[in-house]
Amino acid sequence: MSQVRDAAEPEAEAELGELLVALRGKGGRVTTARRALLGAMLERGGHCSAEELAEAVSVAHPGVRLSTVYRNLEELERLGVVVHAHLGHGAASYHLASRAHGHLVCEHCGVEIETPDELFASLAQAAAQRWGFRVNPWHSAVSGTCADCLASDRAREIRP
Amino acid sequence: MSQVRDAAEPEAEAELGELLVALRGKGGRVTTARRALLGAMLERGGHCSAEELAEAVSVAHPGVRLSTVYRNLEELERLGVVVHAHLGHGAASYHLASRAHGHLVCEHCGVEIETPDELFASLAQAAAQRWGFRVNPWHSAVSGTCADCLASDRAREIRP
DNA sequence: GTAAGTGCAAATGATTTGCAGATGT
DNA sequence: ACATCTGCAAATCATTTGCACTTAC
Repeated sequence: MSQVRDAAEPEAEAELGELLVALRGKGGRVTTARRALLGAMLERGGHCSAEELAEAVSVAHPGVRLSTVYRNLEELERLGVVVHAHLGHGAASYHLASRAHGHLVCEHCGVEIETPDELFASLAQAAAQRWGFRVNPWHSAVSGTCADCLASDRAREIRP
Repeated sequence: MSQVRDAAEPEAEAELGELLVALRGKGGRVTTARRALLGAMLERGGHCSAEELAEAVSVAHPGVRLSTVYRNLEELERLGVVVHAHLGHGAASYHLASRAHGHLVCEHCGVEIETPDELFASLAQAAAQRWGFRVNPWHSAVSGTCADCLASDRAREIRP
């Protein structure tokens, strides 16, 4: 067994390698902070805020600033490696681009449901036909009320 | 001609009356700030940020604070009179509940397209069937790329 | 060596909150 | 009169920016 590094699983280690190659290939530099950030994203598999990622990175690399995480996420997004989504009211949620997906988010309890892109197919087609608009299914979650909240009293507060 | 008040158009004046009656009926108090706020919303017909509304209100009623506008918008929303939507990255957009509608927003240039609710019909039906989730078409805009940006270079920066 | 990346602190923008005084019913 | 609203100032939360120093290449 080789020395334990940032990513423990061999699969993730391989994918991390690919991402770093892609990063370098586009002119980006491979730094400690970036390696750790991508490692953390691979480990957690998405749905992380910048703050959560900064914390995860800090475990092995204390002193990595939140601002650095934001700058790196921005850069990785520009390179097409990372994607961010706006779910409820809080902070943005970051994902690896290869694992991007849509969301339904309950306005009342905040529960998040991951959706296949097919859910948006007919909306995307209609938007393209009527306005020439290409829908991005994962950038903004679709709001609404989840089954639990519909069943409970909460739903009645909003629409009788 | 009667004295000029907050709302000049007779139609809006009538609708304002209805809204104030509804407000009082639910136990809310009719204050200067609220009358002016609803008047401003009627005049502008939606797509206003809290700050824009505060400015509009300030014309006739200087000294109305932004925090008061936020508190009143929150209360009016609780009463079902007003609704807010998250369009791009900026401030929330407030609308009268009676005029709520969905939006497509371009990630690149920020242009906003108002959509009929039918656009969401098939998505809403699928979400209801698979997850028992009731979609709210107007609370979050659907992200994507508008026709102009698709035609220009900008689109190529994002997805080749 | 040089441009790109980072730490740090401070600014930003949107929204919220605490509290004492003013106002609607 | 009494609870509700409001003014005001300050706090909060997510994110961004300026600048001097460090590091990857």
